[in-house]
Formats: sequence, structure tokens, C-alpha cells
Amino acid sequence: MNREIEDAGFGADSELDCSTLGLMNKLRDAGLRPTRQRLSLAHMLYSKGNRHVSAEALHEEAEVAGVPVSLATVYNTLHQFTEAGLLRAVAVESSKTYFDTNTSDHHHFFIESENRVVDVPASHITVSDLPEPPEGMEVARVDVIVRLRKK
Amino acid sequence: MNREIEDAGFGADSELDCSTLGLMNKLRDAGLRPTRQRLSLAHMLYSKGNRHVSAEALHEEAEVAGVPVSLATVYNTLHQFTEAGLLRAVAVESSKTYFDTNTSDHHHFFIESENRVVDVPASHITVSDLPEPPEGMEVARVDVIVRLRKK
DNA sequence: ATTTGTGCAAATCGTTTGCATCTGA
DNA sequence: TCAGATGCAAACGATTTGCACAAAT
Repeated sequence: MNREIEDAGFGADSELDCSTLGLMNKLRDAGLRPTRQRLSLAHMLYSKGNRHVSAEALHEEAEVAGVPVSLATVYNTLHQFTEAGLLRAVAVESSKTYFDTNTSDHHHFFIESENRVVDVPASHITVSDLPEPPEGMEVARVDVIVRLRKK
Repeated sequence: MNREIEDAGFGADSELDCSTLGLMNKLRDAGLRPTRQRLSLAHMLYSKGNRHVSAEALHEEAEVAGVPVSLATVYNTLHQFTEAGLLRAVAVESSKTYFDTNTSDHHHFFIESENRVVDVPASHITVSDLPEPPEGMEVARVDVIVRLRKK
């Protein structure tokens, strides 16, 4: 087991905490090999509370942290995580895609002046009187985006 | 007045109906010169009920209709219209921007399999218990997107 | 005459892809 | 071993921009 962790690229001075072990299982469960890059990215994503990151931002963060990952791999990883249900893509504005580490039922504030996304617990917004979907269609998800501007 | 309309590029066989006159005023009121291209685009946008178009789609539509407009002008026009409150940008997925000719308070169905947007009257969705916006912020708008998939 | 809009082509931005190379089970 | 992952650079699609030309007031 220790061998495995070593192989994954965590040297003697790295934290070999249960969070890392948890991540490996998280990835395995999702059918994704716990590679060095995926573990690093997962670590950055999930060890700081709920986050909303763009591919570009995560890539830079990795560089700063001295973790060599190509941008293409960041994109691949984000999409794989999303497909696996480990992340959720948030569509706030049609230019950048934001990935939300919070996959539970909730909504979003979008602060337009800062291009920043903030979670709003689902319990704090009630959507009712939803109309019937057209024939043969069903509701996949309801996204509520509360756009905020400076007062 | 008729002169003006002729200058705007509407020949003898064009419909010089009040809809066109209305459009000219609509543009003037928005502080936009009623040029040939803007009038044509406005006409395509507003004479067929509520629509959700992408720049690319509108550009093609113009070409088919024999109205020569460059794609850059279509983009410019759509943005100008949006700033003027004549259109509303809908963010459904982070790749294409859709422009909605319905600027009144309402929400959207998004049919993922067809990349199609459909209006839902605001009266058919109730959003309640909205949380307090952070200090110094106010709600600019609440967007509800009901994502549909084939059953 | 002066300001504003238009078209084109090149530039940019975010994202995806092809392919040779490497790595984990 | 060998399917699966990575990196790089080139390809891509949507959108923007710079600038010469044309049209509107």
C-alpha cells in the first residue's frame, strides 16, 4: 500500500494523510486511475472547501504549486471528474466554464463584477409551480442563478 | 419621412409597414442609427415572435434572406441591442451565446439534446426564500434554467 | 463635414484533438 | 504487457479587434 502511494508520486516529505487515501478511492470508484496528476488536481480541488474553478485557473494553481500538469490534462481531468459526478459544470456566462466541487443540490450567486460564483444552499431557494415539460421530456436539473451587482 | 425609409434601403417592393417604422423608432430610442443592416436584423429578430438565436444562426439567416451583413456586424448589433435592453443574453452552456428577443421577466427550458431554448413565463415559476445577497450587493436578475432531457 | 457604422481579415480566447511517449495495474 | 494517461503542438469554433471605407445626420 505504501508502495502504491509512493508510485503515485508522493515523496517522503508529502502529507500521506487519509485525505489522500480517500482521494485515491474516490478516483478508483469513479473508474479513473489515481495518477499523479489526477491526485494532485483532486487534492487542490477538494482540500479547500467548495470551490468554483476554471480550467485555466486550476492549471495556474498547479504550476504555482510546482505540480507539472499540461493544460490539456487539466481539461481532460475536469471533464472526467464531471462525468463521474465528482464535479458539476456551472454555466453562468458563455465564455468560461466553471467547475463546482459541490455536487449536491444547490444554486448559485454570480457576482458579475468579479466573475465569481458562490454557492447558495438549495434549502434557501424554493422553486415551485414548475410548468410541465413538453411531451417526452423530463427535468434533468433546475439551475437558479442569482446575478448580483454592486449596489 | 419616406425619403428616410428609402435611404434605409427598403425598395419599392419592400413592405413599408408600421412594423418597420416602429423598428426605426425602437433603434433611435436606443440611441442607435437605423442603418440598413440594423433594420434588417431587427426585422428578422422581432417579426417572428419570441426567438432565441445565436450570432452565427442570425448571420446565416440574413445570408439566406439575401441581406448582406458581415458576421462582425451581427455580433456588434446583437451586443448593442442587448445593451440597449432590446435583447437579453441567455447563458445556457458555455460555448455559444443565445440572444432572446423576449426581454420581459421570464425563465427558460433548455433542451440539451437539441441545444434549444424555450421560454417559460415567469408566472409559471415561483422562486421564494431568496437568501440575502452579500453586503453591498443587490440582485440584478434571477435566471432559472430548467434543463430537459429525453425521457 | 463630422460622426458613426460596416466589412474584412487577422488576432484572440477558451477548448479540443491527434499522436508519440510514458505509466500504472 | 498494454490499456489507459499525459504532453505538446496544432487545430478549432466562437467571438473580438484594427483599420480602411461607406453611410447617416
